[in-house]
Amino acid sequence: MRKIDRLFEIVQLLRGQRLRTAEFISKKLGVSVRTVYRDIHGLIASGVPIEGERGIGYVIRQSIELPPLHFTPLELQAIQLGINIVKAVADHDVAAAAKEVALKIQDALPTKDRGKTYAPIAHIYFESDAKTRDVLAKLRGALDEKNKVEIRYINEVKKKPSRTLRPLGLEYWGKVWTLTAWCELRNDFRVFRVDRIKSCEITGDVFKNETGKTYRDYLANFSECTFD
Amino acid sequence: MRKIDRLFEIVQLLRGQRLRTAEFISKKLGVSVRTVYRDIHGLIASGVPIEGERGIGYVIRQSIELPPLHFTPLELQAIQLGINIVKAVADHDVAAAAKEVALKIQDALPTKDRGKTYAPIAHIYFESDAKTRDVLAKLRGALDEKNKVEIRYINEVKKKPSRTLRPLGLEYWGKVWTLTAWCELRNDFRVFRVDRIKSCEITGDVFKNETGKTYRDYLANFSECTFD
DNA sequence: ACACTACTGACAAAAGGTGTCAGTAGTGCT
DNA sequence: AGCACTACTGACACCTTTTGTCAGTAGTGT
Repeated sequence: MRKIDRLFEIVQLLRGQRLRTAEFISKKLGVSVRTVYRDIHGLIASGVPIEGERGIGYVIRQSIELPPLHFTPLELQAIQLGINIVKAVADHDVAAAAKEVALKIQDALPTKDRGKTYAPIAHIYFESDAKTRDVLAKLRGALDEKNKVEIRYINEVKKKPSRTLRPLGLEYWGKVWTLTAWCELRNDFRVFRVDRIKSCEITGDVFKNETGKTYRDYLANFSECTFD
Repeated sequence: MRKIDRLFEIVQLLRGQRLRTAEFISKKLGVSVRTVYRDIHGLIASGVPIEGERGIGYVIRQSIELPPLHFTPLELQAIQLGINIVKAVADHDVAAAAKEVALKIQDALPTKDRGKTYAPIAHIYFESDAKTRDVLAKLRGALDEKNKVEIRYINEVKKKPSRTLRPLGLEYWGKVWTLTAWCELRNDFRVFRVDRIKSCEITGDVFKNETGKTYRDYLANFSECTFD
């Protein structure tokens, strides 16, 4: 096995699982532990974000380049097109990420292909308003962290009990964003239009995936959903 | 200079310019020509799409991995979101490319993050109709190849002379696609709604960039455009 | 105190990379 | 047809790097 291939393999091994010891890697690749240390040292020197801790093992920080991830020019066009739309549609954080992507791709493109793609996607049509974006950002955060949220719709009667939700997914339907959630009040799935949400509080409660209450379960029974 | 770095450098050199000879590379990197041949052989063995022709030199097929192109998880989410929209909006080829991108990213993602992102973008709202997609694909091809085209709008009087256009750019406005072109009949820029194009023929004529007639020129004087 | 692990240094043996040279074979130009 | 240019291959001696072994240091968690 060539050294170069081995280096790729190490990255691969670290990417797949959470934690790996040098000994594990050495056995997997059929080299000595010392060599693994040397290889990893080299990888780090080349900018691969591997981190080691004594007594623990190695991890690779997520964000690392998806391995040899090739894109054809057409695929890049598709990404750029999508990214341009996303810049206008999504909440602030995702829009910023989209901008980053656009820059990275632009940098990587051979000069002659730059700006050739569907460049100026107008924002007129897509633009979400600022409030919606804020709520979106909040919900996305809650979704990532599995935090329960309490929301209130606009025009909702005040005395109505606020509902506690487990946010499961955000969908973009071209005109509006919707939040799909497990509603603890109704004990069922509910879908909410994000632009109609007046207030949104993160309760701090963390929920776990329970059978029958996950996004996957929702998707499996799509037809039965109820629009709130 | 380590061998690995040299290999990256070779890819970099080939990516930047059109054509490079082994001798050029060898001088640039300070190694013998023989070594360059060996390195390139190794790169090809590792799947890098480099092609050599005797008497000519080396080129790298476009499509090759943008160099160490890192994306953060958030950036990947942005791409996935965009890609999902593109699948519904764009013409067949680009949509297929978008599908490919989605798969590649899915594969590269650590398992725990899969399907967490805004997965099911509904196609209801965006869907372009089949005919528009066909015209789009044709126009995109013509644009890439700098082929002149002749188009007819729907509801256009037959005896009107068909116009010869130099396609310059395609824009997606959220609801409709437009083609920006240099109209040889009017001798000016014109913008056409793709969904209103009845027929579209590629004439076979190839045009060159002329000062005052390029997409860039158009963009510079955006306000003065005329909608046809 | 102990097990586990990351890390470092040194050294000899093994492996692999390198330059030189010599030669073959396509491309495109004159 | 001849020529210049270039990619490509094989062989061989030299040199550089990599590798495994061994021995030791230093953090983490039990």
